[in-house]
Amino acid sequence: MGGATGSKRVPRAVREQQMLDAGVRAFARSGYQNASMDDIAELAGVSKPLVYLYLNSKEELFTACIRREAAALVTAVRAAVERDAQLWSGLSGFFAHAAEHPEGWTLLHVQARTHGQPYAREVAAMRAEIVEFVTQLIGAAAREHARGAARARTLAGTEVSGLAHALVGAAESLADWAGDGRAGGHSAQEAAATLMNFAWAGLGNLLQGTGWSPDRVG
Amino acid sequence: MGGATGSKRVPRAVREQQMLDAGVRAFARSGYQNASMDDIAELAGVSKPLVYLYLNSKEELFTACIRREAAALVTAVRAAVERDAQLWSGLSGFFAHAAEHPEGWTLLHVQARTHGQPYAREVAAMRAEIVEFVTQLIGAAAREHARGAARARTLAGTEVSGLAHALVGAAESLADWAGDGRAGGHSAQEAAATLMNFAWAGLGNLLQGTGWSPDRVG
Amino acid sequence: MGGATGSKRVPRAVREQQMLDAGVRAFARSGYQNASMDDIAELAGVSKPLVYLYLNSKEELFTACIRREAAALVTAVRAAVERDAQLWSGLSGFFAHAAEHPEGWTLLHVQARTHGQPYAREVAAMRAEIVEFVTQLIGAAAREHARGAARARTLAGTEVSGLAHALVGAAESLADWAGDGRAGGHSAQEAAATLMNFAWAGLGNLLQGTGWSPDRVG
Amino acid sequence: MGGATGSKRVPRAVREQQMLDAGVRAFARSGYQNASMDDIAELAGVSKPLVYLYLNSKEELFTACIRREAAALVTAVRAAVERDAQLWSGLSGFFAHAAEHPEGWTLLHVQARTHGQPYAREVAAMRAEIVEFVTQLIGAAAREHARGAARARTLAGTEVSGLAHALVGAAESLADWAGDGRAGGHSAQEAAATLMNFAWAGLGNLLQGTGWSPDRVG
DNA sequence: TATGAATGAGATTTCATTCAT
DNA sequence: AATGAATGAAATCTCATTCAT
Repeated sequence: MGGATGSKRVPRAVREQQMLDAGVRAFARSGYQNASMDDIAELAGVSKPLVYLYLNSKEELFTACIRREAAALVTAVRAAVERDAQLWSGLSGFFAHAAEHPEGWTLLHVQARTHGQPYAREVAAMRAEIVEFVTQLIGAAAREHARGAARARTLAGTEVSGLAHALVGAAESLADWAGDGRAGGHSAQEAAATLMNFAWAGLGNLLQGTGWSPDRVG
Repeated sequence: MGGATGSKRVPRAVREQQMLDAGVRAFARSGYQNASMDDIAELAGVSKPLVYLYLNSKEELFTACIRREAAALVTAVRAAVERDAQLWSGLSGFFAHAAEHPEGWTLLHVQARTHGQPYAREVAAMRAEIVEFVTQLIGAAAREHARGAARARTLAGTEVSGLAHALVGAAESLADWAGDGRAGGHSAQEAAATLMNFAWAGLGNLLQGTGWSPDRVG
Repeated sequence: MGGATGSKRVPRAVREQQMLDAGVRAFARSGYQNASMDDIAELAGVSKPLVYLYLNSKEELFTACIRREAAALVTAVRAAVERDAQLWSGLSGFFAHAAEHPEGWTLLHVQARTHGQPYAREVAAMRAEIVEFVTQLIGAAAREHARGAARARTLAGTEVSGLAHALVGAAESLADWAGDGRAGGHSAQEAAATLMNFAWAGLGNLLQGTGWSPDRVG
Repeated sequence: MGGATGSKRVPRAVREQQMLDAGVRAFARSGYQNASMDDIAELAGVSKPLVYLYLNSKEELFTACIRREAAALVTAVRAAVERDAQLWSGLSGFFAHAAEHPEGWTLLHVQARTHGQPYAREVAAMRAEIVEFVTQLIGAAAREHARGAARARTLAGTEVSGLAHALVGAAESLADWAGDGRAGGHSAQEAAATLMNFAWAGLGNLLQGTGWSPDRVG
C-alpha cells in the first residue's frame, strides 16, 4: 500500500536505494522527527526491521540521505561548471538540479540545517564546496569583466567571499521561490537569469569602484 | 536550578515573558521537537503545569515565540525604514536586529520553517511582510534611479518579486555569515553595504534593460 | 488489577518502595529479561512512565532492587552476629532471612549473578561481606575450640578462606533446598543446625590435624 | 569472520557439534537472552537458517547445550567414582572437570538455573543425579566409618539429603572460588581436599551423635 | 548442504498533557 | 498563583524465526 513496487526478494543494493528514496521523501515532507521509521518503511515497501538491518538507525538513515542528495547536487553543479567554467552555467545547473529534485533540495536546505551538529556539518560542507565553486567563478567573471573595461580594481578576499555567500543565499531563496507554486511557474532558467542579471551588474560596479556607498542616497 | 529568577508570585504578564524567553532559547538551540516542555519549564524557572496554564500547549507556545520574535524583527525593520524610507536603512536595520537577537533570528530563519503548516505560515507571513517592505523600497529606489537616468523601463511584478526574494535570501545568508565567527568579525553595517552594492547596480541594470542575458558570455 | 493497593496520589518515597517490591518479585520470578517493565508497573499498581520517572531505566531499577535486598540480607546477618558473635547465630540469621524473603534471596542468588558485570559485582560485594563475617566467626570458633583442646595448631589464611567459601556455598545451597518444597518442609533452624554440625566438627578436625588427607581411604 | 572453520560441506554431526560449541560459549558468556542467534551462528561459522535447520529453535539449542555439558560432567564424575567408589574420587573428578571446562561449568551453574522450567528442570535432573552419587558415597563412607567405631547410629533420609546438598553447594562454591584468580591459584585437588576434610569429620560426628547442637555454644 | 532476503511481535523509553491540591 | 503526582500514546529498535533459492 503506497509501497514503491510490489516486487519481493530484491538485492540489497537496490533495496537500499529504495529506502533512501523513501527517506528523502519522508524527511523532506515531514521533517526528521515527524517522519517515523514506520512511515519510511511503508514508503519503501518493506518492513521496518529490514530498514534497520540495512541502515542501522534513524540517524544513519538520515545521514545517508543527506549525503546522497548533497553528492548529487554537488555533482550536478560541478558537471555544469566543468562544461564551460561560466558563472551562468553553475547557477543554471544548480537551479536545474534543485528544480528536478525538489525533495532532495528541501532535505538539504530546510531539514538538514535544523538538526544538531552531525547533519548540519554535512550540509555546511556541501555548501562550502558550492561557495568555493562560486568564488572561483566570480574570479573568472572578474577577469572577463576586466578585459572589457578601461580600468578595474582588484577585489579583496572578503569582498569575493561576501559576494559568493550573498549569491548562494540568493540562489537558495530563489530556488525555494521557484519551487513553490507562488512564483507563478517560473522556471529554473528564469531564476538563473534573474540572478545573473543581478550578479553581473553588481560585479561590474564593484570592479569599477562605482558601487554604492552608505553616504550615497538610495 | 538554572531557572530565571527564584522569585515566587510573579504577575502573569511577567511570567509569560519569562516563558517566552525560555521557549525562544530552547527552540533556537534544540529545535522544536528536541526542546521538551520539561526543559522549557525548568529554563523559565516554573513548573510545567504553569506553562500549560498560561500557554495551553507546546504548539501555542511555539507560535507565541515565533510571533513575538517576528513582530520584533518587523518592528525593527519598519522603524529603520520609517526614519528615511531608504532600502539601505531597511537592510541595515534588519542586519542589526538579527545580530543583536541571534536566538530570535535562528528561531525564525532555521527552526520555524522546518515544521509543518501552522508555524511555517506564521513565518511566511512575516517574510511576506518584509518582502513587501523591500518591494516598496525597490519601487522607491527605482523612481530614484529613473530620475537620474535617460530612459528607464517599468519593472514587471514578478521581476520585482524575484528581486525581492533574491535580496532577502542574500540578506539571510549574509546574516548567517556575519553571525558566524567565520566572516572574521564582519559587522552588520558591512554586510548591509555589500548587499546594497549588489542590489543597487543590479537594479540599475534591470531598469535600463542593459542587463546580462543568457546568450552573453560570463 | 493485580496492582498493590488502589490508592492514588501516594508520596514519592512510598511509591518507590512499592516499585522496588514489584521489581524484586518480578525479577525473582521471571528473570531480568523476561520481566517486562509493563509487568512491573502493573504489579506496582502504577503506569510505566511513573516507574521511569522515579527509577530512570530497567537497569537502574534492577540495581536498586539488588541493592535493597543485599543491604537487607547483610543487615540481618550483621544484627544476628552482633547479638552474640557466634557462628551459629550468623548462620541462623542468614537462613531465617532467606526463608522470610524468598524472592529477595532468589534475586540475589539466582538472578543477579547471571547478568553482566554491574550486577554481579554488586552481589559479589555483598557475598564478600558475608564471607568476611564468616571468616571472623570461624576465627572466634577456632579460639573457642582451642580452649577445650589439648593441643591445637593455627589455621593458615587460605584454609580459613576456603572454609568460609565452602560454608557460604553450603549455606546457599541449603537455603535453596529449604526454600523449595523438596526439603519436606525443613526449617531454617534445622538447616542451620545441619550446617553447624558439619562445620563444627570439620573445624575441630582441622585444628587438631586429625583431618582427612588424600592418602587416607574414604 | 571469527567463525570456527571456513570449510564448506561439513557433515551434519560435525556441524552440530560446532554449533553446540558456539552455543555453550555464547550462553556462558552472555546468558541465554543476551546471546543472540546471530552471534551463535557467526561464532559457529555458519548461517542462521542452518542453525535452525539442525537445532530447530533457540530453546532446543539451549537445551542441547545443557544436556551435552551435563552429560559430560556426570560422565566425568561417574568415571571417577567407578574407579574406586570413594567420595574423594567423586569430588576430585568433579573439581577437575569443572576446572577443565569452565564455560560448560558456568553454563550449568550460573546460566541454566535462571531460566524458567524447561531448562531448570534439565539442570535439576543433573544435579539430582550428582546428589544421588554423593548420597550413595556418603552411605559407603558411613559404613566405612561404622566399621572403625564403637557404636554408630543410622542416618535418616533427610539428614543424608541435607548433607548431600550442603556438600554439593560447598563444592560449587569452591569450584567458583578455585576458578577465579582470587584463590591464588588453588587447584582442583586442593579444593577437593579441603572439602573432604570438612565432610569426613562432619560425617563422623553425625554418626556418633556427638555433633554440635543449638544449646551448645560456638 | 547451505544462505541472502525478509518479517511479526514485542521490548524499552520518551513526551505532551492532566489531575488534585 | 503554583505544583507534585500521574498517564496515554507513540517512537525507536531488537530478535527469533521463515521463505525462496
